[in-house]
Amino acid sequence: MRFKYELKQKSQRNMARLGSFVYNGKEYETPMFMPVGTNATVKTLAPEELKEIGTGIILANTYHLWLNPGDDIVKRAGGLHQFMNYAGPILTDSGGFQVFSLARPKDITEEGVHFKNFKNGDSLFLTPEKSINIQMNLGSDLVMSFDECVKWPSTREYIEQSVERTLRWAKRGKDAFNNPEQMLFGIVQGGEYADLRKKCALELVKMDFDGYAVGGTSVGEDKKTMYKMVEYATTYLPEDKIRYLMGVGDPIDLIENVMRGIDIFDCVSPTRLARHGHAYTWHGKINISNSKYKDDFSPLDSACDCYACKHYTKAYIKHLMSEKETFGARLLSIHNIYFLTQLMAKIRANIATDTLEEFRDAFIKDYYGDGYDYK
RNA sequence: GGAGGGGUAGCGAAGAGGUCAAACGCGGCAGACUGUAAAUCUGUUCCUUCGGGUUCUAUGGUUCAAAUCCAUAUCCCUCCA
Repeated sequence: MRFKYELKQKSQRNMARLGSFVYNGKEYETPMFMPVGTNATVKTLAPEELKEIGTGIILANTYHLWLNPGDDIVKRAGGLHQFMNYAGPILTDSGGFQVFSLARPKDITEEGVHFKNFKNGDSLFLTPEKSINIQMNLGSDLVMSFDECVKWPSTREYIEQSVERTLRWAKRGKDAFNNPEQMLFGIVQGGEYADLRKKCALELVKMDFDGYAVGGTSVGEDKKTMYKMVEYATTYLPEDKIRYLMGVGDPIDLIENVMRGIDIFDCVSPTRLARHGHAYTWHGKINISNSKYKDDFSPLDSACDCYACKHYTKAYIKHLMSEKETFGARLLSIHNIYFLTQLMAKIRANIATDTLEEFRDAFIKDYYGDGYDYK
């Protein structure tokens, strides 16, 4: 294993935790936000820019890299780190989310999942073993079990049998996994059902994974339901293992789920929103394309000291986005990832003083204004 | 000077008597986006006190009815001299 998670401090008031790990001689602290780089690149950003922003782990995707350029190519390149020139830790998703986003119910079988390559119509078949093998070829540091991210809403009956299958898939993946340099994660599913989440978590813990993820959230359910789903799972996870909430990145969701025991998060939001012209600010999200910014010569957020805010104005970035200049998306990506990274730093500081609940209340007041219902 | 073709909403471009306030694309304005088929998708885009009112280069005409037909003017393009 290239790193080991260490639990440093626990809140006395909720499930929040401070932790850390050392990778490649550098210490990283959790809770942490992980930017997504599906195709072995965090869209529009160079690794040096991520380093300057201060991110830690980044994500890449098994499904996408399997198809292009092919995990054999990445392996021949010397692995994902070499291939994309990224020295920090890399987590690969298993393709489980593509079961949710790309496959139809009838494509999902006990053996694996059938996909159609939308680019050329090729029939594809991904199994738990194949997903693990691809991830071993990619050489990521954190490997995810192949799971089914269940659609919302689904019947309890469907979720029940899907959880059983995801557990069998987790076991099959674990049996196929044999690289001691990498960490293998089990993924807790179970929809909105407390007993299913509990059972799934406990069964995975029996299999003894290196880390645990909570999946199947942020698929359309409301926030309160999502928070419950997470708590149903984290309650039964071992304290000495790192916990990952998959696909969650709304600022308020980061805070709420840290309070429910999550250590690492990933989300496409900061980069996708950036490409669509949106910027997080401490006073809420803004759409820089709005015409009211055409002569606004202030930074995206006056309280931000990211590269974009230190050197560029809203008017300039609005102009870049209006003209579809890629530099605009890059500046917004830098800003948005920096914002979430700073948010996580504030979260960690408030865990240290055990004041996360007060921080959440203050954050919500500034970000959403009055009238946001969250309790 | 001769022969043709053409001027349609911010732009490009359909429409060739009524179902036309006028397809479609771009641009504009706004919205959505949570393990990225996502630099994508959705709505909207003459004016309006939401009853209606003004449009298809201009003017005049034909017709119950004209962006569509006729006449004149005007501007643009192509070819021939």
